[in-house]
Amino acid sequence: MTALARIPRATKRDQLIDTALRLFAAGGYHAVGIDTVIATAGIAKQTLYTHFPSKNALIAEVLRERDRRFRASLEAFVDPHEEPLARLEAVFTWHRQWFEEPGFAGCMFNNAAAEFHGEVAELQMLAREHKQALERYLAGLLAPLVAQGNAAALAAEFNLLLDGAIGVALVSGDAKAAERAWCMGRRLLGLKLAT
Amino acid sequence: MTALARIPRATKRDQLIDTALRLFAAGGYHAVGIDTVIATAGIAKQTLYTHFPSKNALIAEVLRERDRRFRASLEAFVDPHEEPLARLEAVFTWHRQWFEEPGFAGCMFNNAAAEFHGEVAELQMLAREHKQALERYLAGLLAPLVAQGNAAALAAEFNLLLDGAIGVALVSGDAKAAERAWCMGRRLLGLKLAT
DNA sequence: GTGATAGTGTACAGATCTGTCTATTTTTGG
DNA sequence: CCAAAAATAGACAGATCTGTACACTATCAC
Repeated sequence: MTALARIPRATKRDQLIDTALRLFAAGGYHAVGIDTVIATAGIAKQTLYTHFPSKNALIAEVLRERDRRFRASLEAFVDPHEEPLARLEAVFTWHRQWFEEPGFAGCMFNNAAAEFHGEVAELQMLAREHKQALERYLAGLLAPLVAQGNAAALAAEFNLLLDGAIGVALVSGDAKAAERAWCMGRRLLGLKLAT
Repeated sequence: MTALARIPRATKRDQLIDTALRLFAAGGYHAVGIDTVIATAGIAKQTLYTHFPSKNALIAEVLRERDRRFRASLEAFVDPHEEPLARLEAVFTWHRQWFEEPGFAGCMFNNAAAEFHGEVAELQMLAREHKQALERYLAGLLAPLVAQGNAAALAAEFNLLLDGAIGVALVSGDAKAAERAWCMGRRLLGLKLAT
């Protein structure tokens, strides 16, 4: 049976990204060193450097992977809902559950922006793209709820609400920030609907 | 004339805090080393370590100083306004101007929470206290605008709006996030007033 | 002036960091 | 089975980091 051998079983590269993602998410980018990553992953240092030219390149791949997982997880959580309003609410519920995870340490993109501001342009760009993608997704959820042409502006506002909730949840450790943000969003939405 | 000599002229301790504040704000806490701080301040390393037991202690003092300056600057900006609504709006205008400053690199407390999450409890606490103080200040500004008992809840929401604006401004480089947040806040306020 | 205090410069210890090099072993494709 | 590719362990270079030690000097109060 070559079947077991055939399945790449997760390449070393993917293992490294997965391990680094967890470590960077929990400990920050500067504070977690390459040695910690390879020791945790159980992979030789040279292997890391054959797959990634530098630590920053690894961080960039980690952020790309985080973006994929974030989208997949959020969309999988939203999709079962059919009602447009329920779908939008699910975004906030998803955030609430995220905030309640034991190792929650904020948004990896916000944190990267904080640590590498003006220093590593690529990471800054990845963070920006992540937020833009989220805003587009929000616009799609908002479209069936508001008048034509209002979705884009409201998506930017909802994006701001989510970023605010993340900040409050991180600094004050208050997972209810997600609910507060949804409460605000619903009222803003109601106002928009009434108009 | 001993007058010149009498004025401590800014103690070495204060010079160090001032220099470290600017450097940490722009470059982050891990990325900026002690050597950079003393070289920029033009002060011997031993002097730093006679005033502060460790780098983290220096960071803590920097955050305390940042909190003082933040409050003083914000209150000085708000105070000339008399109308309650204008006073509240001034908070957002102040943030907009902050976002537009050349070296804007986010909120030092949010950034500290991101870099030292779960690692240095004192810094986490300072960040939390800073946000709590801001929320109390917002509650004071909101009190004359809303029904008794609503100010506290709305202050938490406005605090979330400001955090959201900071996040958006940092990641997306969009200083207009402050205006967007105010636009949202005003609508939430209007809704509250109407009720 | 004089003694106490504060600051300076520099070297250094010890740790840690990124990234490289090399020799060896494991895995894999054909 | 065998050659090519991938991964390994570990030493190492060179930089940087925090924090300490020490001898020297300026400043200040009296």
